[in-house]
Amino acid sequence: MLQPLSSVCLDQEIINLEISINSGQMFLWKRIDNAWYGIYGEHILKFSTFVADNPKQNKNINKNDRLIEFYSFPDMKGWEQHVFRLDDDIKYILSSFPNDTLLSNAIRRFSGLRLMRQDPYQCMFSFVCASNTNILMIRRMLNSLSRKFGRRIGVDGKEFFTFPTAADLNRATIEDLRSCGLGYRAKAIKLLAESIIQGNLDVKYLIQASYDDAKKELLKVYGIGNKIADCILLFSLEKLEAFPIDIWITRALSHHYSWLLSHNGKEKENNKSKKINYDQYITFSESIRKYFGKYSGYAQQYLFYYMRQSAGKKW
DNA sequence: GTACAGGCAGTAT
DNA sequence: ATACTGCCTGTA
Repeated sequence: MLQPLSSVCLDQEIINLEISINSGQMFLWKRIDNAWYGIYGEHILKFSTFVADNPKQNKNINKNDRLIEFYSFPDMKGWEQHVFRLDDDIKYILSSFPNDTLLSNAIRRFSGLRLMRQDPYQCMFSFVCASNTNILMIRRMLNSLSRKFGRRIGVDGKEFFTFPTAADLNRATIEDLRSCGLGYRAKAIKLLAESIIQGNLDVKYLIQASYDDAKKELLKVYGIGNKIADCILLFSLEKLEAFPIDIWITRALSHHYSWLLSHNGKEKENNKSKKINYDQYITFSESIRKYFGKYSGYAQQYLFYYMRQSAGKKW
């Protein structure tokens, strides 16, 4: 039996690290034995737990009085603060949401779920791969890309590969990229790498820019549309108001929030997957962000995971 | 074999 | 402006 690593109390806040990793926002994390390993750009991140000698005196403790330890290779001191967003005031964020049955259920069910910060460039490449496919396929593509174009690092006697840089991917040919299972996305990856190398996507600017301004820049890139731009903005560019709308969120919206969407009253109550077009995306996005507020992205992450798991999805 | 899942870009209406 | 279709890889 594996020990649960799940809940950890950091700075008085309960964070469920495993739920956060498993909620569909992270692609390159895996559990080996009693530790979790993740790829963050050119770093390997790791955390694991062990029994505490003197539990009361250490704040990094989970429910079973186990200490949690964070590592990184090469060293990236304090990465857990950054990656698990310990600077977010989660109580305040949750209290900022409207009274909402579905969201309340999701938050209760997945208590401790957090957004996680991703490396911006890795995040861009990851979500360009995410276009029109599922999470297992995305993982497969990203693992292939890392294995083929990343740098090998040995940790704890295991082999890991860093995520390739824009320069690495820009050097690759479309055919090399295709061999990673990217299909027609290979062209988009190549053009994204080129954009980054040419300085058209400056992360510093995108982070300090407004949601609208940053999104405008992302949408100029071939292969980045509304949904993928919103994922990148939310997961790596500090735009917590971004609310990515994929097929799962569309279902949640049409079932539970039709009153927010159908100002013209002609939306169908169709159970089946119905893709939305550009204008619908903009309309949905604006009204839902008005409803959930400046931390809509947190609401999205809870709803997304809740919808997926209600449907019995295992990724 | 056939149907289907998934977001974006390009073309047709 | 709005609707439709092709793109890939994989599973059921």
